[in-house]
Amino acid sequence: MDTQKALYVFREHLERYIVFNEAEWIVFMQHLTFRTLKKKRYFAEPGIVCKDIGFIVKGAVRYYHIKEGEEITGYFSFENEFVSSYKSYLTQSPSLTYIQALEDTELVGISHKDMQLMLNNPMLAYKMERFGRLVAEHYLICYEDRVSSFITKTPEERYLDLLNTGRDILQRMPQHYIAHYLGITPVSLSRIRRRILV
Amino acid sequence: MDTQKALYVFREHLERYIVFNEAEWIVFMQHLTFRTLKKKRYFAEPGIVCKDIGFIVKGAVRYYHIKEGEEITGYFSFENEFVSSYKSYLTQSPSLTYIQALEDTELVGISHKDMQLMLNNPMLAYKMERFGRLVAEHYLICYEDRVSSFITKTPEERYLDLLNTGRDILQRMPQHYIAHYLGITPVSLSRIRRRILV
DNA sequence: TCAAAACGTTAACAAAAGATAAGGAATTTG
DNA sequence: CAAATTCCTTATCTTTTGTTAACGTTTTGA
Repeated sequence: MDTQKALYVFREHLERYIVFNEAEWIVFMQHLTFRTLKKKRYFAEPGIVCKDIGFIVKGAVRYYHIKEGEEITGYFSFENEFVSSYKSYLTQSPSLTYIQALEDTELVGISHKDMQLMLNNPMLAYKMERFGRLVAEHYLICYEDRVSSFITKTPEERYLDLLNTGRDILQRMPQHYIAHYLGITPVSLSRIRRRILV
Repeated sequence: MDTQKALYVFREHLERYIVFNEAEWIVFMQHLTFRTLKKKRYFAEPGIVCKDIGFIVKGAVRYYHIKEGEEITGYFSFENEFVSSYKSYLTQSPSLTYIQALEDTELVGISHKDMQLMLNNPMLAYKMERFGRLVAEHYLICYEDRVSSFITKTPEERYLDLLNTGRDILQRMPQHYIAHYLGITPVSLSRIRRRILV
């Protein structure tokens, strides 16, 4: 996908949050970067400040930690979603997680520095605050649902939920990633699947 | 605590996010309500749209679901924190959880309607967008940490974390609430505590 | 103030999950 | 294309958690 097309797709999806007029869009665009993250390359790494928030035009990433030598995959992002190590990006402190491309992934990025410039640019400030608010609220809601599922549901129930709503994750992610995403081991998920079949 | 004092405390803490000049503050104040929620009364209930976001001046609340006849406490808010059934408030859809006062609790509230009025009032719009963004980002980070603890930590590790950082929760909440907050049963938490002592 | 309810611990047993290892199928990669 | 790696399942055994119930203590509230 070329840069023009990517920017067009981005603008299209952005309109869920804010609509720029042409003059604003031209300035906004100057603060964007377009890049391809090759498969297995990192968008974020522990100990390193995550400088960008990205919008995935094509591809997918996974978020993972390493615990006792093992990779624990906690989250995924796909096309038309944002990706960032949010805490690291928002506070400009070292990331705690890896974010890795699972396929060649094309991203429109906004660096923290450019975001600050736009938040301080009178022409864009209001819409950027609004944009930031709506995106943060969107993810706040996602996380609220997810925390609530850990509190009130068993792993088996979380898997059943995923069967209803997790099309992308189920179809595109290997099962051992999904297991960790649900908070259990791959062996345990395999057993849950067998239990459900009966 | 009287209304004046409560508003003063609120303004003080708000300055973490935004600073109003006097003219703005006077208008902003007109969109606030001050009320006391008696112990055991509800700030939010399942099936009912949560109309307010509250700032707790004094007191504490717990968030809980009912599952198979049992109350599962998932979260708490204390003095100088916000309280809301966020998804319900942000989307004006029915709440999924109860939010109940654990003590007589004094709140400064902003109704969804008043928030919209302020977001559409040119005098306040920019600062309100910014306020909304910063609050949402704050809670986004809290939730990110919490999800990550469910993915990468055992219940015992989550309890040990709480011993380090959860002063308010540990000192003011009964242990069976804490257990559910950690995603386990009260019996299990009691065992973990014994394990740790040895 | 006094009975009822709530709370935390413990015990016993059942159910689920974790750890480890083995084996076969599928996929990757040099 | 062949070797290596990844992936999922299954089995075994251990550990942890869930469930239920009992008991004594503390707190609540009529």
